[in-house]
Amino acid sequence: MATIKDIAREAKVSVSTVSYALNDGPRSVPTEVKDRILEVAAKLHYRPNRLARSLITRKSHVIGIVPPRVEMDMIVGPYFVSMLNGIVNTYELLQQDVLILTQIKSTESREAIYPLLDGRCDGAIFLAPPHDSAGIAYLSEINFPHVVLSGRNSTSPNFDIDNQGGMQLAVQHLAELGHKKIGMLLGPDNHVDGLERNTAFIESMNGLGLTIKPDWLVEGGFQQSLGLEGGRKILALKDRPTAMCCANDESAVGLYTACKERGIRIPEDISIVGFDNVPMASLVEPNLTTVKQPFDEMSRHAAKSLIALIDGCLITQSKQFATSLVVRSSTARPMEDK
Amino acid sequence: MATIKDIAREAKVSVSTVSYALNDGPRSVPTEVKDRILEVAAKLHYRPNRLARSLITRKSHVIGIVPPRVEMDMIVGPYFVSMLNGIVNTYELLQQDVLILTQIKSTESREAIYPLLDGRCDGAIFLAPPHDSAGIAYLSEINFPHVVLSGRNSTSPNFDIDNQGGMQLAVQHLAELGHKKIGMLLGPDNHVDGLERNTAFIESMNGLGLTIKPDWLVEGGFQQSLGLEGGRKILALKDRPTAMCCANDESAVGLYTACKERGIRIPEDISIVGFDNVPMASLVEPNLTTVKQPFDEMSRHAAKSLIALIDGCLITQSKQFATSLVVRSSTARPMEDK
DNA sequence: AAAGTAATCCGAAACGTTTCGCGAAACGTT
DNA sequence: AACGTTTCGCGAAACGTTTCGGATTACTTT
Repeated sequence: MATIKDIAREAKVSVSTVSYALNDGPRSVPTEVKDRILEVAAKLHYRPNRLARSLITRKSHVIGIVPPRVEMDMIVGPYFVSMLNGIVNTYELLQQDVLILTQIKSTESREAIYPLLDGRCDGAIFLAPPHDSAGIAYLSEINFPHVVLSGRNSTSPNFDIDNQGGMQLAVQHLAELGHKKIGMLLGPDNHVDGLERNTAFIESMNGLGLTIKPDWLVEGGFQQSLGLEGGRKILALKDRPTAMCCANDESAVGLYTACKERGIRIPEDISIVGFDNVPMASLVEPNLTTVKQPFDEMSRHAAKSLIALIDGCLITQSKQFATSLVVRSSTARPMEDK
Repeated sequence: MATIKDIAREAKVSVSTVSYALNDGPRSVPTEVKDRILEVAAKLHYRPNRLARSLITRKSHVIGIVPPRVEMDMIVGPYFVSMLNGIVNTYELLQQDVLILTQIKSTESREAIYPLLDGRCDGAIFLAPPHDSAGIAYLSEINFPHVVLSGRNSTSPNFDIDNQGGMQLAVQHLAELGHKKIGMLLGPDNHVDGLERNTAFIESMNGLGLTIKPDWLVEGGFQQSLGLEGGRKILALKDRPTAMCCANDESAVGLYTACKERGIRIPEDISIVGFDNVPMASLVEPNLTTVKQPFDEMSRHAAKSLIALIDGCLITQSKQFATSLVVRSSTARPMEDK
């Protein structure tokens, strides 16, 4: 690999002059000699070494992504992908590369997030980290630019959806259809989105004067397998709910499978509403009615905000995004009404 | 950020001694002073600067990923995701981070792949690049470690599936069910996988003595929208095929939509077989019969091979992976037979 | 006691850049 | 002609590491 020194020698100028010529600044160099330098650079297939450059400028133009985890296991599921899509496409335009930090297995301690602090990236996006992680708080302390997507960290900019409002839309929709016996596949309590959806369900039910039967609240997690398990439990009951809310679309699809196993028809025998509106929601049969999370808007907003933070704009505000209900074919009036 | 110098000062030793202590080599340092150094390092929350280290060791422990593109547009679709999953999970174990090179918009020229050569990554994986790209050939020339996933570049290690064999499985399956009138949603000719599937279809049909009707071969691309378009054309014909092969699952799903528009039942009125077996194949209704591509095996193999290449093992061989047919509910005997 | 070997640790060079300070030359202005 | 101002270009320091050569000390061995 040719270096700037090789160019200097070949073009018979000093190293500094080459640098100025190549970067168009910060000092000027006469067009004649600049052209010569550029010519030599092209001839030698010169590529500036970004490591050396970053070392001195303290800018890498790389953004770190800390992927979501469930008990140490990295998740590259539909949620991650939907977010990554917006992030990557935004950074394509903003001329940043994206580093997936596979080596960060937790956000709970300072040490765990150390790989972020070795100069390789200018900032980081955390995807669905646990609530108020010590590692993330540390970043705020030392002023390392970062944002949190789908999570809450009191000291950092957070971008998340209005889970409360979203769940209310779901319950209201079912209530309006005439459902009174409504249950829920609960999300994980250790995750903000899961927790908020769970409590919002209860609040919404109470708000509408509907009674909650404890049997109808079962663990559903955020994964298909857990949704299937939870679904089996619910459907095995003698007194079944006529409608179910799910913590997310994946667990809803698990519930679909449980229904198929038992020959229970959706939506005739049971109405189901999901949460997130990942691509599979519109592929499963019947198409899943679900609460839409604006993945694209959120991820792009987060990506841009992080750049603003890096560029020194300190007033990056947390923001909550509105949800909306996408009514498809998995919800209908309950049988009794017909 | 504390540097190695700060530690040296605080621990009253030289910079070199600190380095040896921190890295456990290449020279030894007595346990007593080593412990003191480690203690100071911990107290100062020291993090080695990877840029400086990489600059001198010429190793970054970062692997670059060049995402697939269609006419300059980056694609973060199901194919990319399935591959990324295997890559990322492999590198989590092999202690490498993954850099998504959003700035590489083409592989056709030397200049286009320059961002790869600036010291930030030790090697690169190309995802579904165009056939025999000049940029990739250049990498072989200068001995930059890289592998090609789902593509053919004569000078580089390629990892791809046996499209020929896969398509033969599909056609044979349909023939065995009794179909004689078989068409195809063609893939893009400028991509190896597309091209090979197209020609394999024709060869397989010929091999089985089935006649091909030119009307039944229409452009379907690799995207849902193109599959829908192509599907509409086919279904509008007076003399329709009883079965269709598709260049991939996404275009097959597009064809599903076209069938729904016309009230044509799958598989009663038309059998459909896809290619790839992406997650959505088992979600759509009816579940899609498709040729399975071993995404996980391939991506893991490619990821590991690249590391071998980087570590100086020069005999990394190209490999072709076997496909298999996953029979689901989108194929059945043709009507006339019943 | 002398000589040889091993253990310690320091200083300095190197990696490939950017950028500052400063001198020399060129130019315009009175 | 003397002065100030700009342009041009070089050398050197800096970024934070790794690693080599060599100097000093300590330990064996005869």
